[in-house]
Amino acid sequence: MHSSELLKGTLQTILLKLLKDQGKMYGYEITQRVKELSEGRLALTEGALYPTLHKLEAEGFLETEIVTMGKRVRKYYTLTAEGRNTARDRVIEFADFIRTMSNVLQVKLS
Amino acid sequence: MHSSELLKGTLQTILLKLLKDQGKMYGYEITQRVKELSEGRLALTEGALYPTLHKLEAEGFLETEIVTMGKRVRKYYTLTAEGRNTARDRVIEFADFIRTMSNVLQVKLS
DNA sequence: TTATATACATAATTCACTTAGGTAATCTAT
DNA sequence: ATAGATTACCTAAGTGAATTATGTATATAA
Repeated sequence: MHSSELLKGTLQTILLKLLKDQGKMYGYEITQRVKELSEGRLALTEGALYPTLHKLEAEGFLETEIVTMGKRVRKYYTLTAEGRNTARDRVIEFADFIRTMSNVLQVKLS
Repeated sequence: MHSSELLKGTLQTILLKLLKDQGKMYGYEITQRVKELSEGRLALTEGALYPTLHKLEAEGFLETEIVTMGKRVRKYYTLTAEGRNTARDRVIEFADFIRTMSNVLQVKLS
């Protein structure tokens, strides 16, 4: 498991990019997808995930749709047009950051 | 200039790795070196730098030596043996983190 | 039937950082 | 000469994104 200190600041980027690729996801599904893609190395805590989703929605990057399966409730999130642009920008910003860190640490990363 | 949110958690790694490469540095010198290596994209704030240096020293990763040039005072930092090991570990940890993020975001980074 | 997994949520706390402030010596341009 | 920029250290108050802890409820597998 990765030091969560490094993870800080990357959560919004992860959420936006996953939704951009998948189109439509609900919270719990996101936690599972991250676990899968990271091969168990990243675990999103719910206490971070849900408030961040609500914040991205409040900022106009996400839209929600409640889907009821029997008595089970799922809240699906999709990107707005603005959200799609932000997703693209955040991934570019992260890649830039890695390039800079690579220079500062003077190591080849990935 | 990079979003400082992403920088969080990387400060200790930067300091340890710079000291490992340079052998001996003082605080202000570190700020300048980071600015140089990052081509102006990262700026360490003193409010973050000095407390972090003090913390790393308190944890036994750094040793200090006060050097007086006339009336000017410089505080040089060097890595302890433990600090050298930690520097190596932190860089590896960061590289691992980047690999994981690359998988999660499904992009090639750097 | 009990534990595990699914599925949402929020409140209290933590802590690395930013912002803002302070002191003092040295250099540079007018 | 001296004003402003740079060098060089430091700490305290505040911020905010995370963790930790807790709560509710349904569905499923042992």
